[in-house]
Amino acid sequence: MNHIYQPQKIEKKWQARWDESQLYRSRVDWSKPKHYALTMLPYPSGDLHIGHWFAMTPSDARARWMRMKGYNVLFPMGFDAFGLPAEQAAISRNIHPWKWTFANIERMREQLRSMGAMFDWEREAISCTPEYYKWSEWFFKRFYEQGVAYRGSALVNWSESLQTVLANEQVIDGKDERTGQPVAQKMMEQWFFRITKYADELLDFAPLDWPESIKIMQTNWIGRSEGARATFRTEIGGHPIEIYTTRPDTLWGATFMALAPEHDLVNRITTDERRAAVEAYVEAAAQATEVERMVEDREKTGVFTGAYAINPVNDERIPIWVADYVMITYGTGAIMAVPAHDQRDFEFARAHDLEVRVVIQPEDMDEPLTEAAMSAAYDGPGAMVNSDAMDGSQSTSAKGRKNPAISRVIDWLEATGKGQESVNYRLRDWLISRQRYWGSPIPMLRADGEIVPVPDDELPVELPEDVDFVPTGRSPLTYHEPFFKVDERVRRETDTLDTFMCSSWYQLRYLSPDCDSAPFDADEAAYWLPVDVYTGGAEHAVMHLLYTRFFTKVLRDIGVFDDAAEAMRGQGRDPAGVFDEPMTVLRNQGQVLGGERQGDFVLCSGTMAGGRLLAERVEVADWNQVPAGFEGVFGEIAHRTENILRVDMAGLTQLVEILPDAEIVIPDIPGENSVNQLRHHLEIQRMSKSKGNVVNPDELVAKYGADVVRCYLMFNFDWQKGGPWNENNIKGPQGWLDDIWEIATAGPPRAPGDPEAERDIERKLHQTIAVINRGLEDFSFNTAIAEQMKFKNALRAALREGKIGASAWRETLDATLRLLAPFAPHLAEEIWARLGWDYSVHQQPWPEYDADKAREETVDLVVMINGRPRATIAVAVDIARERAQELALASEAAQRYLAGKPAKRAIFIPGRNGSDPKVNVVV
RNA sequence: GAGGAAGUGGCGGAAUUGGCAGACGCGCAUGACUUAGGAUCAUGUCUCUUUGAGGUGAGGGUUCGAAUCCCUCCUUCCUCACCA
Repeated sequence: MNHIYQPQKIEKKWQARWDESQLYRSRVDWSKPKHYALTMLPYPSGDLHIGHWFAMTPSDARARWMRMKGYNVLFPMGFDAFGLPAEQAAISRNIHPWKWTFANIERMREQLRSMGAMFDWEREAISCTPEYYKWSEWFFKRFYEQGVAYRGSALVNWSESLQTVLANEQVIDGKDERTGQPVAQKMMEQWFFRITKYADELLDFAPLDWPESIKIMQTNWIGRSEGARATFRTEIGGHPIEIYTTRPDTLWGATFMALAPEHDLVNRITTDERRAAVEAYVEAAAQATEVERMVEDREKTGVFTGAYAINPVNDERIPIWVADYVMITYGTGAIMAVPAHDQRDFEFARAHDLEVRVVIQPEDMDEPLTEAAMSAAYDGPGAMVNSDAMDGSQSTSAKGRKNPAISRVIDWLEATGKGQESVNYRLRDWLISRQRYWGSPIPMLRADGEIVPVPDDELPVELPEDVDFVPTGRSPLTYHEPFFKVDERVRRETDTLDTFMCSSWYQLRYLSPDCDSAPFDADEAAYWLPVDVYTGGAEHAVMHLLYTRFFTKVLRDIGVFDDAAEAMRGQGRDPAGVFDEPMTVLRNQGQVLGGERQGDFVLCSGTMAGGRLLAERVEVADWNQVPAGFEGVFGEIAHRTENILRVDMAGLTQLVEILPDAEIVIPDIPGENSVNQLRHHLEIQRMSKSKGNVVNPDELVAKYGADVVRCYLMFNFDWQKGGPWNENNIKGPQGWLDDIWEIATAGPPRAPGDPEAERDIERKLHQTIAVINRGLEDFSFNTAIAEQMKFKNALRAALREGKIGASAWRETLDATLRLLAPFAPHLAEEIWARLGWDYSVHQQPWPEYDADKAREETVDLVVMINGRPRATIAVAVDIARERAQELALASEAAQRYLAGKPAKRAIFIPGRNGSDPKVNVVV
């Protein structure tokens, strides 16, 4: 028997044993309740990051717990393997994406295995294999047939640096979300998915237990707004200009119109004398990047087209301007401008000397509101004025039909045929084609200019391997003739699918990764779907998490789940609602941030000048090495820019300028040192290679063992929040597992055992079970482990006192190891085996919580005076209200406060869920 | 500008959701064992003017009772952003 816990000696062994014995194979078993636990699949970048461990190992612990509770658990793993980094590696390092990707997968599989997770590797799916992307292509075809996929022309995001278009969701602040390179707007013909058709259904989160923040983000992203459309006509030519507004009640206040620079009509309506100015403006707007156009507080610019429009509600003639604050991608790309009641229009009107006409008289104002009195638009409630027959209608702060004025105007617009009620969305259709090589081919052809799908029996269209990666920026498929030239008349689509399409259905492929007659096996789907718990990062809120919901709804509507629904009925299960959403419960983990770094402690000597020390000598030392009577500045370097240090001198910040020829002494680094070698305090921030604060999980596993790393990650953070890395804290979980090892390997105690102490341990055990159950249920892994540590402390103390006999020790250990198994699977298994118990601990049932065993016999009655605890009295658990009040009032503490006077009230708060009862005495 | 989340010891974080604030752990302190201690064990560790009193970013409010609910600020992080 080893008496020291050496995880490195046992972990590999058990991982191999679990594999061999197929411990984690999950098979359909209709006699057992199922649980599909899913954690977001990694991109095979080549190295598993500590963030992967943080996301996956707690998810694994929870899946293991569900399994021990009697569920048939599916917990699969795979790789989201298409994407740009592979292609970039191909260009810069001359390695084929296929080779690069699979080498990385090999490596990451090993790293994933080292976690000791219960992944069922037989179900692994890799999105870049033909077996997988055959079905991505197949889905694309079905979408095309159903009109969900279409080819269309639109203003799209073009990344010059990546030489491809990007979806709206992949553009942040006008920059590519991955590389931060600027993205330009460009009119292009591309493939789209009609996600907008599902906007309303995607807004319905009723069936989902998802974080509120994700639901809000998706809701905002979809951006549903209610209002009306109305058609204005140009004075000359009568060209219709359709506008969308959420404020039809202000239609009478429109004093001009504004078109987006990209609007079709700009060219046609501009008068000859305004043409030069308008063309110059449109040109300039096209040159400006999205970023420039979005700069906050930018002066509202625009030019007059020379043309006028007729307002349909009052036949008034108003000028038509072109302004880049109107976005072609939102609404109709044209607005009616109501400066009195819209801040942007107001600013524009003031900048270009246009009329501001009040049509809503503010509620709380007696005098009529006038243009001259306004310094900002008024968008509050009030009565409609200057609006003909609508005058007097009450406009509230409510939106859409809930606002009486809006509702009345919409009715009138519809009755008179001047406009109609309209709902608008911010959401755009999903642009899914990419001008890149390393993605799933789009199974389409162009025959004599006409678009036709590749026949099903020719799927998958395989990516050719013999392509040349030359840094032309263009996809190698575009100059690979055998690929794109099918014959003289027929050309193949060379764009590939957005990788988000591949990851929109991977949870289905896990069900049957080898199935070659369908994307997934209907019987498997009938049993396992939907995913019961999905874990991963919140950064996918409006991308993957929205796409996969959309994808699932389309599959349902086009009948892809019909066979699975039939199979469910065959088992007597109701398929209603089962295929509406991909994942029922979603929880996001936070992010592990880089650790805080302390700055060097320095002693700086020199001369003071202008409030700063001009240092001739800077020495890195220890705070206790400050010589008595030291004259200079000493403290931690809080910040450094070039040769200026900000030194934190016990809370006081001192500026130190290091003179060019100053002597710098760093004892740890021999030889001559430079200013740049001085370390300054580093703020907590994201881990990144450039900051040099990344944590390598492989090294941690080698040093502490996988179980310790797992437990550290679960114990030292609020999982849903994340936080800064601090390796010092790893000693906590390490010590806990050491102690468990010691208690277990010491062998049964020779003590006879004290029934009372043994009963107390049993009671604490059951209290612990309750807390662990709640912790795992709520993804509060830290409290679940804290409670186990507490229990271990109590058990160890009782053992040291010689109060636990052999059989109680054995029974307690049996339960302890089961409770430990989800968290530290290797250690629990090793001790279980050493005690000679049957393989495997992971196949044991979870200890059942017994409320009777957990119950205390006596509790502390807390005596509170005016809500403040002042004393406790030991009483029976089931103490009655009256008795508790009596005891409290009679207590020394209460008497002291009452000073002979009667108490005003004495409120009894019964002890619930293990908390002590209280009496609050009001004096 | 809009929306969201959060602010608790020296640190990571608890608090059964309105009922003993600071569980558990790190760190630190004192002691024991030791040639040694960055091992192990024991004890202690919110603050103060300590028979008591105060304390959860600041200020107000509701309540018998507030870290938790409401109002007004301040700070940090995230998301969206000229959205008509």
